[in-house]
Amino acid sequence: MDFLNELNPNQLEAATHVDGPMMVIAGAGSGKTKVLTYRIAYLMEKGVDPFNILALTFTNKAAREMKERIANVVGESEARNVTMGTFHSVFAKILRYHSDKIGYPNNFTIYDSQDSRSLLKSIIKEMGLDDKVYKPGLVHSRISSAKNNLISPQQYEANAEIVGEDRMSGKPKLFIIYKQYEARCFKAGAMDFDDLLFKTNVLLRDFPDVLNFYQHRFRYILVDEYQDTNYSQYLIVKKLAALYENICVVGDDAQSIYAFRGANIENILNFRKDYPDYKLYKLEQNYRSTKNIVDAANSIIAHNKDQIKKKVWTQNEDGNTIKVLRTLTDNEEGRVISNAIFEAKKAKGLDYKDFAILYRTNAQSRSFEEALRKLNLPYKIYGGLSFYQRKEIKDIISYYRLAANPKDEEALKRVINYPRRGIGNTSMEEVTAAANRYGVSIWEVISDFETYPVSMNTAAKKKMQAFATMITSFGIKLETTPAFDLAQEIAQSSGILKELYDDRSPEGVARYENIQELLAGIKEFTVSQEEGVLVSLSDFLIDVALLTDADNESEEDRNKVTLMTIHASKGLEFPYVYIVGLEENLFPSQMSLHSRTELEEERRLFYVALTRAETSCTLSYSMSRYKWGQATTSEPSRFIQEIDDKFLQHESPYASGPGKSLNNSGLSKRSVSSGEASSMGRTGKMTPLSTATKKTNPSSNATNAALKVGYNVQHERFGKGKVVKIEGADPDKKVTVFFPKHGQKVLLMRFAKLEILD
DNA sequence: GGAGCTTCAATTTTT
DNA sequence: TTGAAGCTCC
Repeated sequence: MDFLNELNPNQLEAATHVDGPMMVIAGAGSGKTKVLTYRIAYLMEKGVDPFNILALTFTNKAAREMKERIANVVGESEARNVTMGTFHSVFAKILRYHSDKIGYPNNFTIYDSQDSRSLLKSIIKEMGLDDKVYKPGLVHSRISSAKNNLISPQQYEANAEIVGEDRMSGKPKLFIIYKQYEARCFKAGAMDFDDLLFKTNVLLRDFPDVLNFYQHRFRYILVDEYQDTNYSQYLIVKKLAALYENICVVGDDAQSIYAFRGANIENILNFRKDYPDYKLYKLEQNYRSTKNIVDAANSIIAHNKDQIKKKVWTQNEDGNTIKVLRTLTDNEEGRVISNAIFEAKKAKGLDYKDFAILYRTNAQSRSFEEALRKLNLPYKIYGGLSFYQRKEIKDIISYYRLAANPKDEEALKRVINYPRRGIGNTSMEEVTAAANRYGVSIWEVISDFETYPVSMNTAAKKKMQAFATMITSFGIKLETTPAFDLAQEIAQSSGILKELYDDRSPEGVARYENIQELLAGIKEFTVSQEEGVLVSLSDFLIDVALLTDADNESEEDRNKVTLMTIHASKGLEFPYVYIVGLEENLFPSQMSLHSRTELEEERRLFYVALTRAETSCTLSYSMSRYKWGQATTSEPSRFIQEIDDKFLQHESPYASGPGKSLNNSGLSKRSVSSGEASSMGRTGKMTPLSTATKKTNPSSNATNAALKVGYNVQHERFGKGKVVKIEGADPDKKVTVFFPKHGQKVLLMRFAKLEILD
């Protein structure tokens, strides 16, 4: 077992623990995945049947990578028998197998968030409620958190506290929506993401023989990223492990970033209560990052109250200090960071893939994309609209879903009139109402107007029947035709392929190509499965619902600059990391400022971001940023000043001369010193007012210092005006100007592009 | 029933 | 700024 030589003593101890409960608290970059994979390999070398091992990961990607690594140690054929995947994908498959027990068809559909929201929208509309009050997104997250805490619609309704909260927030009918939603999903033979866990709990609770079977089957259980599990997941694991208690959980409380989605750090803390004789292993040596980065990260996380104390350390070299860049606008931020990447790549001979730009929200990617494109730096954006969420892909997959499960209401609504078949809203409202009246799915109505009469003109009925006939014909072929052949046939005879082919616009061509790519993907999927077995389209559907973009990485994407949200970056590492948009109300997010726990989650998120970096980390913030099309001013994130200053080096790329750096005192007062205006004043290098102010640069306002009451000024938008008043200290210095055409305005000196006319 | 126009709202993170 | 939803006109 040579592979064990690669482990340090702590890692070795953890990896060779065989029986009994164990927990590994693993600091960032401490070789957690290595321990997990080697422990699995070790178990197998010790004679444990891979069929008896269940390893649950947070993403498909993590599962796939771990599987590869295990295969490298014990060989492909052994490795493939380990059950490894995300909670959602592993239990979706188990649920399919036992679906009849809980009243679902075995071809049940998995609704993604879009489907859930669309269904909720219909329900809210049908109930005659105001969707401004009952926002589908918010309603969904409320229902989702109920499900993650295993609260059924009945329990929800009976829970005075919960119903009280809804009443207080002006949504007293929420429990009815939940009930309806549940009923509609059931009628459609559909489960949403949360159901996959909820129903697994139901299955294991109500069918002791099933529970017993899986308890024996999964004699060894490993859970990665345990800090991100929710109550529902926790209970599944607990039940499955109850017999043998060979349970191994790995996590890091400092990297818990999914509490907003129901993840429960308590699961880590409660582990010792559930398994009093558990063994605890701590991995604290970081192998990933320089000393500076590790220590800076430590200094950040120290600000959190809720944490398990540990001391992450490293033997790596000190490395460079962390650069903090201040820019004037978000576009400049994009340019400066892209330039920095360009230069570093050239100077150090690095690959594109060595760089990552991490941000809080997907919307921030824009300015970086533009700048990278201008420099011809290839990049890849993760997240955002994934391939599988694109309209044309969802459309065609809706046909596949209908072939497998025609009761799938969301798929039906999506494509019954796409391509156009003359089935409009009026007819759809008619059949939806009828379906609700008869208590069946829309499909049952349109495929059997005899049993479910609807008052509708015959033409409309005919069109619907024709659609139903087509779907039925697809369904018949489902289990007899190979996935790829049927997929192609459906693409053709549904008319989608033609529809897209006829659209010769660039977007249309791209959509057509996306469909081709999907078909190629299905082909590939068919090939990757075992030989001699017919791979049906429904097999593909099981996988596709739970796939994300990250699972779809193509070869040519390998060597590109990475752009992603910090959430998406968890578990990854890059030599050069740029964490951007470090501004109050953005990171930490505005939504998180109301409570300590939420703010601490943001801080953990920042911790995760920092610890992605191996050799170099750069932070940046901008003084103004476009938010819904409007420039807004912003101030630097509190997180910057929370880092011990000895690890930082401040820079403002646009300023010239020695006085450029943003000094610490300025920062710790949490205000931006208006850099250039004062420094220029001090050095006496004041440029002529008129030329300085004509620059497009909004705060190259060397003029500000010279501005006095009574001066005539020119404003870009308001035209000529006279200064009435000047107030406040430099960063927030305000100037009141009377404009004959627009009246009196109070302007922030930093951003008002005032030109002095006197 | 459908296309095209105007208006209006919304921006956190994702299996 | 973008996208969806509603409205008008054909």
